[in-house]
Amino acid sequence: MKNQCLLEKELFHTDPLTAARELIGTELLCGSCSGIVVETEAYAAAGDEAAHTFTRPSARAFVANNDAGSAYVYLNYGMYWLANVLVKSKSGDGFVLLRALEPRKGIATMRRRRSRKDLRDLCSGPGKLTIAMGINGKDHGKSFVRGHNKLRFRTAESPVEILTTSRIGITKSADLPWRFLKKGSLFVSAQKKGG
DNA sequence: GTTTGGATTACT
DNA sequence: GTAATCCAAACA
Repeated sequence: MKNQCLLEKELFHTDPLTAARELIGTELLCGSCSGIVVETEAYAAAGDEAAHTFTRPSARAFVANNDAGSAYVYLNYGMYWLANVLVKSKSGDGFVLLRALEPRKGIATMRRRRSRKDLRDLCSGPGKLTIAMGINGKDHGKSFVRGHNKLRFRTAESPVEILTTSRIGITKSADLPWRFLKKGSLFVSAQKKGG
């Protein structure tokens, strides 16, 4: 079983696919709130037409100028903050998009922020979970692994069964099986659940 | 300066 | 089905 040291020092120094898969089942801690990661997607910095790095010089600069484990947070559709973790390795750099969480701690706070009471509707989407956890543009560039940031990951308590599907909500490179889900989770995003 | 296209969500 | 709402990038 992995320990916290392994998680922090090695997880984000792998390729995006490995990191996205390994994050399933970990606990994302954000201030007083937390949730189990049940859905992620991998985006590759090279050769992935769906990744920001493919079209945005600013995203390529972010990869060059930040350490593995940094948060890449951006505003999508002018309304929703989406949170990624930067990964860097010899076998490729990229991002892991955090798409859904199973709420654990700070549920009352999440309900207030989301104006929703159903546990399944607090963090079941990339835009929803940032609202519930209080993540926004001010967190862009912060580290998930360094210092005393509000953002941390805790190693999974027990092994998790994982499903793999194609990524959703994109049009380019949409056929790649780069989306990962915790098998049987009721807390994944509402779009096609896969598996 | 203007146009375009989104890694989404909530509501009808 | 579709409105909401803003930014980076591309174009003029």
